[in-house]
Amino acid sequence: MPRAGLSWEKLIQAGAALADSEGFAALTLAALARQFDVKLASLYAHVRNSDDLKAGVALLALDLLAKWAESAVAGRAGKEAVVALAEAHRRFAGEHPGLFEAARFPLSAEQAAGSGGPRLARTMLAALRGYELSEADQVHAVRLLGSFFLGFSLLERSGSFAHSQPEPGQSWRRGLDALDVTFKNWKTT
Amino acid sequence: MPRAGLSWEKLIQAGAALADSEGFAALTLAALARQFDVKLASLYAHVRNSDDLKAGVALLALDLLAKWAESAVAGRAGKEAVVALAEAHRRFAGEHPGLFEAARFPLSAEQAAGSGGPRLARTMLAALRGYELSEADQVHAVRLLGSFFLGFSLLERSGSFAHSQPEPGQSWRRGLDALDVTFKNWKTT
DNA sequence: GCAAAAAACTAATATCATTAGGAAACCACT
DNA sequence: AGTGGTTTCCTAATGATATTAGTTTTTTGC
Repeated sequence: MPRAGLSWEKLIQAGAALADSEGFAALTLAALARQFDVKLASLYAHVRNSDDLKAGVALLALDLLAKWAESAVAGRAGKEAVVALAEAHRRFAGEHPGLFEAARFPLSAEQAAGSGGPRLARTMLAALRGYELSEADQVHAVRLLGSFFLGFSLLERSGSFAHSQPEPGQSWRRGLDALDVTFKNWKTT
Repeated sequence: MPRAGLSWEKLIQAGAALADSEGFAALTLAALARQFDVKLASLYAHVRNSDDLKAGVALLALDLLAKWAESAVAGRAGKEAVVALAEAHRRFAGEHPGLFEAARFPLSAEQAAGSGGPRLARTMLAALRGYELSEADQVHAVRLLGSFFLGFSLLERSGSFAHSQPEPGQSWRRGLDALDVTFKNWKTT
C-alpha cells in the first residue's frame, strides 16, 4: 500500500482546519489519524506529541492573525488604521474561532519569540504612529488596544453580550471611537 | 470501611483548589478521586460527568469574582469605584488563575443565567453610576470596561507584556485613567 | 538495483471517562 | 435495637486518547 504522504505542514494545516470546524478541544492526534486514514502512532514520525501539534497550530494562528493585521494597517494611518486593525481582529475571531482559541495556547519562550506575536505587536505600534505618542505611551496604547480587541472578541463570542441591548457591534464602534479620542488627547489626560 | 463523605459541594471546592494549583486543564475526575482516596467511578454519585464538574467550578468562579467585584464597588463611586473594580479583576486573575480560566468554560444558557455573570454585570453598571451616562452608553461602557479587564489580565498572565518596557502595572493604571476620562467626556466624543 | 533513510505499522502500556450492576454503610422509623 | 430503603461506594467492563518500542515497507539517492 502506498504511503499517505504526511508532513508536519500538512498535519498543522489539517489541524487548523479541524480546530476551526470542531473547536480547539477537538484537535487531537487521533482525529487527524482518522482523517488521513493512518494509524495514530504513525503521526509521531511528523509530530513530537499532542502538545507539539497544538503549538504548531498556535504558531500558524498567530502568523495568520499577524498577516491580517499587517494588510489591515498597510496604507492607513490614525483612526482609519486603528479601526482596520480592530476589524481584522474581530473578523479573525469570528471566521477562525479555532485558531483564535489556539492563539492562546501557552508557548515556550523560544516559540513565542519566533511567532507572529511580536510581529503583531510591531504592526499595532505602526498603526499608532499617527498619534504622536511618546515611546512609553505607544506601549501603553498598544496594550490598551490589544486588551480591548481580545477581551471584546472573547466576551462577544462567549455570549456575554447576548442578553443586553444594544447590539454588540454598536459597543464595538463606540469603544473604538473612545480609544481614538483617548489616543488623540493622550498627553492631556 | 467508612465512607469518604463526599458531596457535590466538596468536589467542586476541591476542584476549584486543584484548578488554581495545577491549572484548569488538570481538573479531572481521576485527580479528584485520587485526592479523596476513592475509586473514579464513585464520583458519579455526585457529579453527572466531567463537564458537570468543570461547569460547577466555572459557576463557583463566576460567583467568587462577582463577590469580589461587589465588595470592591461597595461604598465607592466614580473613578474610585472603577479602579477598585479593576483591581478586583486583576487580583482575581493573579490569585486564582485556575478559576479565572474556569470562568470562561462554556455554560448552558440556564447555567449562565443563574451564574455570577449577570450579577457581575449589574455590579459594573453600578460602578458607573457616577458618570451620568445614558442607558445605552452605560452598556457600552460596561462592555468596554469588561473587555479591558479581561483582555489585559489574559495578556499579562500569558506573558505577552513581558518583553516590552515599561512594566505592565503602569499600562494598567494608564488604561484606567484613560477609561475614566472617556466616561467623563462620553457625550462629547 | 541496492542500501540507507523515512514513513508507516503492530503491539503494549497508561490515563481518563463512562456505564452497569452489586455490596455495604447510613438513616428513618418503628 | 432492628429493619427497610436510600445512598454511597465498589468491581468490572468498555472505549477513547496518548505514548513508546520495535518491525516492516516504501521511497530515494547513489
